[in-house]
Amino acid sequence: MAGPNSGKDKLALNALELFAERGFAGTSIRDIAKATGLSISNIYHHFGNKEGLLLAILKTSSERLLRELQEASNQPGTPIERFKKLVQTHLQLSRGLRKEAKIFFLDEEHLSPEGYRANLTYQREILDLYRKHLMALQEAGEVNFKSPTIAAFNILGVVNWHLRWYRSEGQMSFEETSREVTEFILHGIS
Amino acid sequence: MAGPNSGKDKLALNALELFAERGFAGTSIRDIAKATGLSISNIYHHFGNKEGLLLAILKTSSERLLRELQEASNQPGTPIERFKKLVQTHLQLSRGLRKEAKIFFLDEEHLSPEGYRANLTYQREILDLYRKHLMALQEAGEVNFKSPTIAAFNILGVVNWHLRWYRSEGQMSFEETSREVTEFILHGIS
DNA sequence: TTGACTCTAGATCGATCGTTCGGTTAGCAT
DNA sequence: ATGCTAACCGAACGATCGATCTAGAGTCAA
Repeated sequence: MAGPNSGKDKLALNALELFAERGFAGTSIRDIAKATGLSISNIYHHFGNKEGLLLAILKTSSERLLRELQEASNQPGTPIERFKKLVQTHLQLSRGLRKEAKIFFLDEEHLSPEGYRANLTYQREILDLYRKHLMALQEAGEVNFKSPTIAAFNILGVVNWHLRWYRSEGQMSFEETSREVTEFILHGIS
Repeated sequence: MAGPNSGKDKLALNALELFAERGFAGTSIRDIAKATGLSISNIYHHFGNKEGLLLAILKTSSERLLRELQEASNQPGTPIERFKKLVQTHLQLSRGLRKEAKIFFLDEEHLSPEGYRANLTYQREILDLYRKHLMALQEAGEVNFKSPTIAAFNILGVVNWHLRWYRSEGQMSFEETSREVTEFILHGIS
C-alpha cells in the first residue's frame, strides 16, 4: 500500500473522498484544504483549479480501473472464461473502489467541455473492453444478442448499479451477491 | 396535457429541468426564479426552502412513475406477459421522463436525513413492485434465480442505465433498443 | 552568495450562495 | 367597507464560493 507522501497526493486523496461523498459542486476547495490540513493555495499550485483536481483524480482512477480490468481479462482461457473473469473482476474492483467509481458518474454536468470529453473517453474505453470480449463470444457462437454495444451497456448497467445498492454491512455476502449478478449477466447474453 | 397554470407549477417545472441538467447543488434559487420569470421569494412561499422544492418534484414524479408502472403491469395476462409489460413500460416512461428519472439518482447526498429517507422510500417502492412480479414468476416456475431482490436490482440497473446512454438522436431506434434490452433482462432471469 | 524553482501560507478579491424581511397587490368572505 | 389570506416583489442579510496575489521557507545548481 503506497500511502500519500506528498501534499499533492494527500489533496487528491481527500478530494476523492469528499467528491464521492458530497458531489463536485457540493464540495468546496476549502473543505478539501481543511481536510488535508493544507492551504487552498496548494490546490491551485498543483492542479490549476478545482476542475483540474477532479480531472486528475478521474484520470488516475479510470486508468487504474481499465488497466486492472485488461490484465484480469487477458489471462489465458476460453472466451467465456475470460469474459466471466472480466465481470467478476469488475465487481470486485467496484467494491474496493466505491469512491472512485462513484465520481465517474457523478457530476458530469459540472465539467468543462474538455473535462466532459475526457470523462466520456474513460467510460468509452471500459465499454470498448466489454464490446471486444462480447464480439469474441459472438464469433465463438456461444451467445445470443444482436448488438454487442447494447449488451455492453446492459452489463455495465448491472455492474455499476451493483455498487449503488450493495452494502457490505447488509445480510447478503459479497460472494453470493457477486455470483448471482454474474449469472444474471451470463444468462442475459446467452 | 395539463400545462402549468400556477406560479407554483411553473416553478416546479423549471426547477425540474435545471436540477436534471445541472444537479441540485449546481442549480441556484436564482437560476430557477429567473427561468420561471418570478422572484426568489415565491420559492420560499410555496416550498419553504430549496430542498422543499426538490422534494415536491421528487414526490410528484415518483408517485406518477409508480402509479403508471402499477397500472401497466396489473393488466390481465400471464405472469411473464405482465412482467414484460412492466419492463417495457418502464423503458418507455424513462424515455419520456428522462429529467424526472435523472433527479431520482442525482444529489442524494445533498438532502437532509428526512429528504433522503423519502427518496429512498420512493425507490424502494419501485423495487418492491419488481420483486412482487419476480416472485410471481418464481412461483410459476418459469425463472431461475435465487434472490428476487438481487434480480430486481439487476433489472433496475439495466433499465436505469438505459436512460443514461440511450440518445434518441443516435442511430439506434428506440423500439429496437428497447427490444434488445428487454430480451437481455428476460434471459437474465431465466 | 546568488538565482531559480518548488511548495506552502495568509489575506483578500468580486461574485454568488440560500435565506429573510418588509411591503404590495388581488381576490374573496364577512 | 373591511379584514384575511395567498401570491407576489425587490432589497438586503451574512456566509461562502472559486480564484488571485504577495510573500516566506526550503532545496539545489552555478
